[in-house]
Amino acid sequence: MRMSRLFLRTLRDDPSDAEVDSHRLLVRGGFIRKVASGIYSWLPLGSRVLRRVERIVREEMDAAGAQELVLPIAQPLDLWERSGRDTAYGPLMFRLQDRKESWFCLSPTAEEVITSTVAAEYSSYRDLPVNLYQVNWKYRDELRPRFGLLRAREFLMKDAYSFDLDADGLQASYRAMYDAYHRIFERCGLTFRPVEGEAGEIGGDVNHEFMAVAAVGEDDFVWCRSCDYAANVEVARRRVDAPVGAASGTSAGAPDSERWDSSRRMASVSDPSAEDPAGASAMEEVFTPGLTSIAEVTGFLGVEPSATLKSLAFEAGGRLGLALIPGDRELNEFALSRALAPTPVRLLDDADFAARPSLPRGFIGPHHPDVELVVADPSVAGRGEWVAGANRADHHVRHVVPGRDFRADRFAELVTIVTGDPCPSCGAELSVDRGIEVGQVFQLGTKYSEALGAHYTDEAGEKHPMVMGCYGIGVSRVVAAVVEEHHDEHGMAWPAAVAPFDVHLVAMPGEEPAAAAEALYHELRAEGVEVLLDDRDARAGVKFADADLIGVPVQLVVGAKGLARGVVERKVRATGERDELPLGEVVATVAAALGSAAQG
RNA sequence: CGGGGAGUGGCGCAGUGGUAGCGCACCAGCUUUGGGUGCUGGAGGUCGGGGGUUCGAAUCCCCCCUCCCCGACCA
Repeated sequence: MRMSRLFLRTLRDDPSDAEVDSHRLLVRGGFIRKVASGIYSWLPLGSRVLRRVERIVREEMDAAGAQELVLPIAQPLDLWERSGRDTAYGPLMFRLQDRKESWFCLSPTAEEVITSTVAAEYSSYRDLPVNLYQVNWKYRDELRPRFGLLRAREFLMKDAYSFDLDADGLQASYRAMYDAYHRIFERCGLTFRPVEGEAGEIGGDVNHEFMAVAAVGEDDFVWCRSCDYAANVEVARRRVDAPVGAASGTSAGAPDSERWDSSRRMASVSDPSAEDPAGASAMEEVFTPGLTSIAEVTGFLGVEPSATLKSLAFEAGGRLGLALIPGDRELNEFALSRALAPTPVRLLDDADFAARPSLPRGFIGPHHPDVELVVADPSVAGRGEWVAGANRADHHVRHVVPGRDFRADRFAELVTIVTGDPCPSCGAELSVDRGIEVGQVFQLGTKYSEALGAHYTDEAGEKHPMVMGCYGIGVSRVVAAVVEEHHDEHGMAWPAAVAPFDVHLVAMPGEEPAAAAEALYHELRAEGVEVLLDDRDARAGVKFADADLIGVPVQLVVGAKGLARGVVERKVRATGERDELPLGEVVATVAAALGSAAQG
């Protein structure tokens, strides 16, 4: 491609609405342009990257035995009513009416359509298993589109659906996809990690999310430094018999005396002033005027945050409940929801507190008379006594002893895992990192096959629902994730496999360089190399800056100085390494390097 | 949905009642010729939309729309 003809305008200034590097650079480099909030046009350079990612996805999906098809984007809403996801998605779905006023939606995913499609065609055990996929645009009317391509309302997604006879078959299908995903993300040049995930609206049981490690990611995930445990923070756990306060002792800088010894789980060692629970002091009310935060209370009373009890009020099934966690920890709301499932849980908000004067916000304690359900993190039982709210405005109580002064109706892991917590499987230290969710694999089961009638008849003539799995990859999101990982202050630095071109051939000003570059352009293309030729009538500085911004992995600079010595300069964009190639060897050397890179 | 902010030429921005400006980009020319060169000239804007106040509105008032940020939410 000749840059003089390429539909491209690079920007010298950063777009004002771009917050993250991928968004900023993709716009500056002329890869994408915003059309509406969360909706982008893919200009030629961006389109080329997208196609290369798609190609990798298709190759690996095909290799894993999946078959490509194309499903509609506009889907009848009644299909979604049959699965119940019409209401589950709610306003997240774009909806539209045709001229006959029938309702449609723009597909956010395609379980309903694929399941009804398979149900219509297949009915025998002889037909299964089958795995079908598509690469198609998806729509989600996000509350808040953000970060350019990372949270868009229109995005390109590969979605695959497997149909098996039974759970064993599903395991095999799932495993094949799990392995294919590793190859796909590796080929795209991403540093990633599969983690146990939350099911979300899709439903189902076992699932993994593939996280591209990135500071701008919207998901926190936990991983163990010594074993292979890894999970989205929403579902992450810590070792249940963990010594209370271990995490705060290391991460919050508490003195050693604050640490708990797992062999002595009772409170006596935690606080020199604490007494043995057996003979613990009675609860003692303390005047704490206006001190509603943990930090204020601990500062005022001279205790560690880990010695305070956080009581969070919630409503579940019409009942008032309290979630109890140590004061130095944050509540994992997903964990609370899981603990009370299927009853929906809602933390009380400002309006609720205003309506319930008996609940003095900031001063709530675990022994509140109105509370009908107390759910406590296991660590709450591990400490002999606590500082807690007194259920009276401007008052706290100390020497609150679990079992004596309050009790939990239920124990469940409720705290959000932080770096330093013990791994649930091996006990070693966990770390928390941020990631971009670029893919997810689910074991769905029979939810959709039952709702939409995807059954098969077995050898004995009995009917069974097909056992399904579904597997997504955010193709457009992968593009952004790759830029997040592969860029520097000058611009993008694409991994060869997904770069818009293989080689950026830069002709320096002058007639001789132009002619030499022209010749190389033809020779390289004859070797199958995809070349971007900068044949523009522009200054050298402009060309160099654009080449670094666009980020094609190899730059070949043809200039008068080099030509006088019979050489062309080569620069590797990612590393900045430069060397010189004799003019006569350029084509063979570059083609060979690309060939070996493609194999590796 | 709650809170905050912004809409002025393709991009980035200035302009607080008196005839719309700057930088970049774009066009023409000169200059320059290995890291966004310097100069000259030029084209390009119903100042988000509607209503109002005023002799006069980008500017003040009202309504609406769009976009961005924080939060809630999240294949």
